[in-house]
Amino acid sequence: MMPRTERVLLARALALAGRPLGDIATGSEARGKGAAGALVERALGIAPSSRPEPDLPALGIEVKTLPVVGGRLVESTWVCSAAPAALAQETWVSSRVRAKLARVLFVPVDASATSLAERRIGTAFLWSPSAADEALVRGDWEDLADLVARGLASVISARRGRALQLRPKARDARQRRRARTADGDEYWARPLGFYLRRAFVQRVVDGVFPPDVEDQPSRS
Amino acid sequence: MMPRTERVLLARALALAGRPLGDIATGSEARGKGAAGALVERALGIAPSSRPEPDLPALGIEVKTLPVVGGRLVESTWVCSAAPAALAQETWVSSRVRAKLARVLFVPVDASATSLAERRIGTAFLWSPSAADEALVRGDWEDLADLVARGLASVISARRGRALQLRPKARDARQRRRARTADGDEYWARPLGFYLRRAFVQRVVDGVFPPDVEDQPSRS
DNA sequence: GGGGATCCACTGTTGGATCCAG
DNA sequence: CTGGATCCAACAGTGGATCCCC
Repeated sequence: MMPRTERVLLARALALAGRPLGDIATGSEARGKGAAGALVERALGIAPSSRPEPDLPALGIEVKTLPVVGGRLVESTWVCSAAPAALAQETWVSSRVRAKLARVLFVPVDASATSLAERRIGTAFLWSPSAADEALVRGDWEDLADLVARGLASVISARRGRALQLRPKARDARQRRRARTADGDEYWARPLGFYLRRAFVQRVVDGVFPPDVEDQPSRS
Repeated sequence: MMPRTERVLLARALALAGRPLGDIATGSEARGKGAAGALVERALGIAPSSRPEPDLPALGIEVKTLPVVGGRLVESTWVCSAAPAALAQETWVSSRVRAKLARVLFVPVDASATSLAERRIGTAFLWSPSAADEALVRGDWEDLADLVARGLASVISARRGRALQLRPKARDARQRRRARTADGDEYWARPLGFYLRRAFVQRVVDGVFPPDVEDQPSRS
């Protein structure tokens, strides 16, 4: 069931194009904010996992749904959690962010319908960061990971980072987790996660599906 | 609700003496092998937790129920899990085993009734290991922890250890967890846990409630 | 008797993301 | 617009121990 090659994965994803999410829903799994992603992954034959690896470990491919309306991305894109203990042991090369972004299957989903079941799956595409993309993300990651590992996450806001940002990722604003600084001091940290900025992913989408001039609202 | 002093904790536990477990059960929590322990902890005002700390972190006290029949302990006593990654970073002084055994509230429960609800709570007592007890447990722990940390857990059996032993602790015999040796090699380990041998805890009980001579079956 | 196998509840964390106030 | 807040499901791990066959 799990796709063994990139080609099979892409073929399956393209076969979903045009279908509403209601077509691939089977039971009660279709609730909550992550429902679209969960449905698409299951339709692709990817088993649910709670591991910090790409969805297809053997292929090194991560699957991400992208909510779009008329070609415009409407949200930033979740990457992975930013647990201080894990970050303290990572370098960019060994990082989960790099591993997850090395190869991504983006699956656009038309978010113009309010009902989840009516949202139509778009044309999926595979992506790997260009050298410039990677340098950009790497720069952000090294800055952010360093601050988190040093226990300075509380001074970070989502304004930091050009392509990659850190934002809260928790049940609510009161959540705290134990963490310790490089010096071994314990403190209570807010759970944070890495996200790709909307503008960054929008450029990726535009590179694959060049926007028509008429689609671009002009100022004149 | 959570007892703030040892005195309050012990008073609450002694107030339970003589009562059947059915008295302190409220709902559906009373199933499975750990039900007696869960019921007693809740009756003492201890919140359920999934953390590798003593039940009362502020007091450093661990609560353990002891199944007894006529003064004789019928089971070995669970201490804590023996995850290789955690053990590799522990010394005896920093170990979870030492932290949990430093001060224990033992709550005997008469296991002669087959029905959980009919089992009567006995007379609780606080215990800390004597110097000799601690030396014994420490010796076992250092031997076992060293083997586990080195990835040699598969050569250990429950025969090893005079007071403290390692036994499987999992849903079933097929369970495996990822672990890595000190050299960084990954392998699949069986989940193991630390237990106190029945004979060791029996001596502790006998020190508090000296057995009558008639209670001791003799060979003659 | 005891070593090995197993049972149940709960929590913490991660993964999947979108919601919404200012 | 977007930074901060939040929603849901799944799973691994821990804690609570007892069961059972050799």
